[in-house]
Amino acid sequence: MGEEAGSDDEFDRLSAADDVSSGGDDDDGRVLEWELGLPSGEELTPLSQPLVPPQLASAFSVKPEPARTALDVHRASQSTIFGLRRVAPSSDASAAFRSFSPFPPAAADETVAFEGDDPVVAGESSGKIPLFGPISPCAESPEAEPSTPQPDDSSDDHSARALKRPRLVWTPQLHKRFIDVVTHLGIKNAVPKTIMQLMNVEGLTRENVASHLQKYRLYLKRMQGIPDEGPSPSDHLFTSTPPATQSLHEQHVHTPMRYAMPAMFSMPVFGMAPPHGHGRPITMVPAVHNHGNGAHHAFEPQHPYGAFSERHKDWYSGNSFGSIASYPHVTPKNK
DNA sequence: ATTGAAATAT
DNA sequence: AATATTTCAA
Repeated sequence: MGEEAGSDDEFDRLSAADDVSSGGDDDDGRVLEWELGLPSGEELTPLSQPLVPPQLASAFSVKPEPARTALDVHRASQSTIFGLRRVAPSSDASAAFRSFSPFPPAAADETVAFEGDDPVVAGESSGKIPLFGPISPCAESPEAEPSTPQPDDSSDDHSARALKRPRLVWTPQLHKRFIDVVTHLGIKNAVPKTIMQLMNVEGLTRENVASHLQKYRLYLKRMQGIPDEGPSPSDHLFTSTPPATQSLHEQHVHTPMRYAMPAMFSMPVFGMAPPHGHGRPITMVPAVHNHGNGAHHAFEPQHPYGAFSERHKDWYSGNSFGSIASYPHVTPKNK
């Protein structure tokens, strides 16, 4: 139907100058009273600095955090702010649901990626607040990306509520989560809205889930139709993930409030491991997909030990629980 | 208001 | 061609 007016990403241009410290306080609507006892910008360690000193990190064989540019920080903070704004009152039932969610929103190394240059990767922020943060192609990337990728797109307003979401990329991690939830619910109760809620992925819409669910059902159907037929090569995502079995669960729809769940716990729901399940740590590396008119960043799983297939992106599921960080967006219609 | 499936779009 | 989004009838 509609045609894009031509402007592609009105999404991510941002003000060139922004510092957390003194100047950056435009129309953010800050409440000065709230800032009384707080440390000033100079007193805080810059977000763009890694929390873990490189040396310490290497001592433990931990991959040093990706360096973050001021741009990244800017986005992250914006995200946070947006998030905080729209999650204001919660007398809603979904709030209760959320705390009951078997899939805590913590932040680990799962990823939600969006097409375009705003793929989001989880930082190792210890808390549960998912934010952070576009990894910008810095560090070792051959191309040093200046802090303003998009040339112009001057048609920018912070007020733009009707921004269209970047195309969601179903990474193995995301899909894993999806499967986990669907499995947990049982095919019967697995409907988009519920799935979405249980997945507890910020920025994920019901539509996203519905779409994926549709595809997944198609896949299941096709599979039971010809069980022996090797799954189509295009089924990478699905094949690496055990199909949801008819696990019927009497959902305890009780007062969830009591469980202030710790970090993690095991959920005795799925016993199966992926076919060739290696539990190797997956590190996300920005890959650039080129498609004629534009370069797209996405995150692909990669072995720390080296890439193994260059032509075929082989997806496999991560098997660690953690959570997903994503790009929080203004959800246009919400009532 | 949601769901599920088909039509589009990228 | 594959996969995600949008539309639309139920």
